[in-house]
Amino acid sequence: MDKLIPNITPAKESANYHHGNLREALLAASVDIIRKKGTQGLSLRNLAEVVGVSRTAPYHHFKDKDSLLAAVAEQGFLEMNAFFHKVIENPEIPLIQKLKQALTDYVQFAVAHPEQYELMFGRDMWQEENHDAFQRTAKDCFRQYVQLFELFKEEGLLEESENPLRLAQIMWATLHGLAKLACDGIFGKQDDLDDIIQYAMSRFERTIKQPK
Amino acid sequence: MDKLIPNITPAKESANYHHGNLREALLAASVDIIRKKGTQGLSLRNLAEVVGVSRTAPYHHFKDKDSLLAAVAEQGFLEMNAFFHKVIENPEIPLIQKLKQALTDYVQFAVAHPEQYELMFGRDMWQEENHDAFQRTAKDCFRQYVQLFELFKEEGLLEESENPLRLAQIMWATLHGLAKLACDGIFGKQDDLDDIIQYAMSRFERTIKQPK
DNA sequence: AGGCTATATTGACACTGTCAAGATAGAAGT
DNA sequence: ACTTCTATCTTGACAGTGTCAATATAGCCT
Repeated sequence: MDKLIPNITPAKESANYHHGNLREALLAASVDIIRKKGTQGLSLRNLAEVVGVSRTAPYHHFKDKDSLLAAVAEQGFLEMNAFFHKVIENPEIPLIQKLKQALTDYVQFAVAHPEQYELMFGRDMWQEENHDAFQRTAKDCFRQYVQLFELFKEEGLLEESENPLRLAQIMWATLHGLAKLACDGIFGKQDDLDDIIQYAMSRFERTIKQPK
Repeated sequence: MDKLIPNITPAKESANYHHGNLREALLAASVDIIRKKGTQGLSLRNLAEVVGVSRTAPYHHFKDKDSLLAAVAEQGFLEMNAFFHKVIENPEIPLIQKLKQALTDYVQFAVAHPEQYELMFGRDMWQEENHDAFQRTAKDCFRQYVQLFELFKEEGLLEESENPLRLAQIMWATLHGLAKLACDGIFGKQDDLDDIIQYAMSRFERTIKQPK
């Protein structure tokens, strides 16, 4: 079901002093734990125990806990990148449909993995200079998203005055706000959420010319 | 400058076995620390030391750390409530101006106190059943905000099909998204932020009838 | 004065992240 | 093949955390 959780067992069966692919095992287990018990619920010691390795072993693969969290967050953006790519490249469906699909997928991911989503957009990840690889793949993801709006522009579906980057940013902010409010449990009912997304989408459609 | 930080010193000078107003002192100091060093940077033990009291004294006023955090979050909503109220009650300015002011104040608060803002909308506060008082004042705040949009409806500035609650929710999500992205440092430049807010506001204005 | 109760204290425990020093094993160089 | 090197993993240790239990204090009610 989940390619994100590969073989946690060591590559070589017997000799397990050197684990073989500890880094990946740690990462996979971390994603798993965080999705289940939250960032707060992940402790390096417990993680080490789960993977079957000593307390300080992880430090040979991640500078500190923060670096591990950054790696987990990066995994999230890789997954996002994947489904954005899939939607954009699909030649079957019209542009407006692509956008709808992307937005839906986005919120769905956030609601499905609220803790990981929080990590991906948390201040800790973005203010430190350290998490370089993370920020790069995150920005890749955003670039793909912006591309959707540029396609609208290219196809002449936007008013002249409309700036595709700004439009993308606003839409993203709305999306992000909805996602956060939803998965933090601030919107009481799930029904409401769907309705609100519908509403947001129809508001967007008012700003584009009819494709026909 | 800040009514949120009243007299931290005990009410009675000499006898400091019973502090006198420890609860308020703890709360004020907590707000202070969190705004400076973040939620992560607040430890009950350090807090106790700062206030000049033993490690476990806070437990007589707050069930656990989470309850203390909820109280800090509640303080934030009280502050928000105050400036929403001030804007709404002001008879001098037209409705559209009120909304603009409210939105600006909102984002300004978030950017000025990102850590506290995060707390106010964090999952921990909203999913537990415990933080009852907090959720009440938070909802009061939201009700005031929604009221603004109902005023638009009453004054006939909205299209018939427009639902003021839904509109308020969407606008709030956008606002929340912007605020979070901004204070988590995901929007690179501050200039961009102002520009984006401007853009969002003009998009809203397109959806209301001309007042004149 | 006596006792009740809210408030504050010290002691203790299990848990955390992380550093330093040592052990191991597989690869590289001779 | 034997040495050496280096990446990897280990145990030991430390300071810091939230929180419980048992105890002390002091002000209020009777």
